[in-house]
Amino acid sequence: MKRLTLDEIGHLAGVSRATVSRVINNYPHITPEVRERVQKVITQTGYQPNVIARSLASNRSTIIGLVIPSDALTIFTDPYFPSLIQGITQSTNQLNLTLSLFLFHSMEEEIRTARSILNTGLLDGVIITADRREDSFVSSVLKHGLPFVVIGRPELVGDIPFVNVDNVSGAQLATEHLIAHGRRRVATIRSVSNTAGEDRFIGFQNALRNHSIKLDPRLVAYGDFSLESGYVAMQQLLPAKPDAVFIASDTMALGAQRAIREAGLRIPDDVAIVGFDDLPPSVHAEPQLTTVRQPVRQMGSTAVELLNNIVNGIHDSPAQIILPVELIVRASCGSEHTN
Amino acid sequence: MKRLTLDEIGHLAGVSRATVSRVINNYPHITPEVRERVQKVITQTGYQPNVIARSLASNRSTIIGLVIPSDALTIFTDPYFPSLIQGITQSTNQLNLTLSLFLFHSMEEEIRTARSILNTGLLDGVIITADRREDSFVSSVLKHGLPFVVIGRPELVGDIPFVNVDNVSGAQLATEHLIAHGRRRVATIRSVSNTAGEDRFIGFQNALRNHSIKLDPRLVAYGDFSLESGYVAMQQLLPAKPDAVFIASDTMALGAQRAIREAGLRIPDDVAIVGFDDLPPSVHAEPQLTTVRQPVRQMGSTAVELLNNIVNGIHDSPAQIILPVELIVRASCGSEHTN
DNA sequence: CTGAAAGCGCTTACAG
DNA sequence: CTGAAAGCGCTTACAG
Repeated sequence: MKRLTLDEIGHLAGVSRATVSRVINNYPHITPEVRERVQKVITQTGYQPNVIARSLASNRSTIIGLVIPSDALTIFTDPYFPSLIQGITQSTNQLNLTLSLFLFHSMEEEIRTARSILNTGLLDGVIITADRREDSFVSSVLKHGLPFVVIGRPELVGDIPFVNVDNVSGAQLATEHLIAHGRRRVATIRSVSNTAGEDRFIGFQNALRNHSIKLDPRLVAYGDFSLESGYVAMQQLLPAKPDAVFIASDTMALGAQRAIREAGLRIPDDVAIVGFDDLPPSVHAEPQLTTVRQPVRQMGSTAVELLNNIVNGIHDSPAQIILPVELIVRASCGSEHTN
Repeated sequence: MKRLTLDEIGHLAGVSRATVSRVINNYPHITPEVRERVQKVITQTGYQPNVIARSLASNRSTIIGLVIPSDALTIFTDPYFPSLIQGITQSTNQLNLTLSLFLFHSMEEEIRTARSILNTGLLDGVIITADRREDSFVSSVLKHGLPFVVIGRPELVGDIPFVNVDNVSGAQLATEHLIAHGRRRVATIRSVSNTAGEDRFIGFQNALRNHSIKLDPRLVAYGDFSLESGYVAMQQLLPAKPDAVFIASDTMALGAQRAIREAGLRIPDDVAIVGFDDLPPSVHAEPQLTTVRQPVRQMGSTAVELLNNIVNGIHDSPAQIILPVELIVRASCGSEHTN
């Protein structure tokens, strides 16, 4: 079936296509009678404007991109991304924006596609996630001038618009929870693969310092946010006999739990642990994971709203948003005392 | 910075914009010398055509949609979707297509957006996933004429193009594996929420029939693919004393494992289990899960290729593709015998 | 308040 | 083989 055009709607309503366009775009100064007549034809015919023609004429596509750099491909199966996408689509649906997803499988692909994202004019703006240090995508978008928002704290300084969670406070809260339960040999599994990992390590250190606990370097191990890396890191920590571990992500905590169990130790009796994220799997861990809840969906929806404001030239909202986190106490540390 | 246009490239190369367009689109009959001259200007300037203008003129956007109906929202955090998206983007990146993601949070939103997907002309085609019975999205797309491919077996009959896995054979394989290990009270946790669930139940029944095992109705429980539902279903099965369970998804199997453990039974000694999916969590289950591997990424990439062929009017490939599955033997049933 | 007209940046018959 | 011109379906100054 042939799609209707503005002209045809105009004919049917006895007005010009300009008037129909104005009715559709809620231009204020239109005679009520005319508006009604046009509206009726639109409803009857089910007419919807061709968004591509509209984009070309208005220089606005109402399409925004979600960019996930290639080094995040391996962690893309984490439940973090589906949650984030749920938050993002919640806002895009509400604002009538279309979301395009850019997921790269290699650095070469990323570079090639970055060029075309920036130069073909399809997008009104992009959300860049999976914050990593010295993000080349951020710097090229910045140079180009395309509106964007980063999810997470960008490595680059300056007034880059971003939406982040309070990783420092969260990690500090988690670590102090361990200390409050009488633990003194508090270890950590940290990550240096992004700024979130860095900030969480800072919070961990803050807590120790507040309680005058000196950090034994043997109580620090590294992971890359994968379950396997948590498993290995925990095995490295065990000889140093920690009685508690703050782990920078729930997925790594799942791996750590297994290492602890395999060593014949009990959680939390021998080793108490606290994770970070509070994604679905943390409830299904055994024992259930005490963790820091970060509002992932809210990060997604907030990022869209912020980007939309930037695209529309509205800057009343702060361009750098840090969302609060919350300690969720479960069996892996402290639920017997607090529940 | 102002973006260049075809006209400007033409000026720089001393040809008309029509010629530049032909060079870019690999029109064959161009004097090599001219082609080279134009090519050089394009390279030097880094020119890339405005995709929106191109879409309007050519009536092709090179954008395809991935539609995930609202009743799949709750299972969207399953690792199934990230894997599928990885497969899809693998092909879209390779074919230079842009992927738009449509995820709905309510039926109302779904209906509203479906209309605009179909009527605004943005997409060249859609991939519809999360097969559910009587998919209203499929029927409206079908009526409208927009090219589409379903992932999974659609409920509607007819020659609807789809990419599916061999659920029947997979379930049969899994169940026969249980039987081959001497189990006779073989239960199942099935699901009726989509055709995959139905087909897997058929495979389960086939296996029993092949071995002349009568199905005790108390050995059938229902789930909805969530971990919780697997947990509850397993609790319902336990009084009937199964010595084996075929579970229609790994996520439900994780829940079932917990129920079995909590009942003080051992896996596989008391109850052997086999799941379906082989997504990452199945390796991290305790014990590791014997399961049926479905090539999720391949489904995604195949769906894109099929859709691309349909959009381009190429029909040499079969429009209905069923990918093979594979039994992966681990500790939850049989690895001691086969490894 | 409304219409005629120009223009967004491409593609593609139509001539030559 | 190449160019001039029409056209894709909208938006939006500019007049009136």
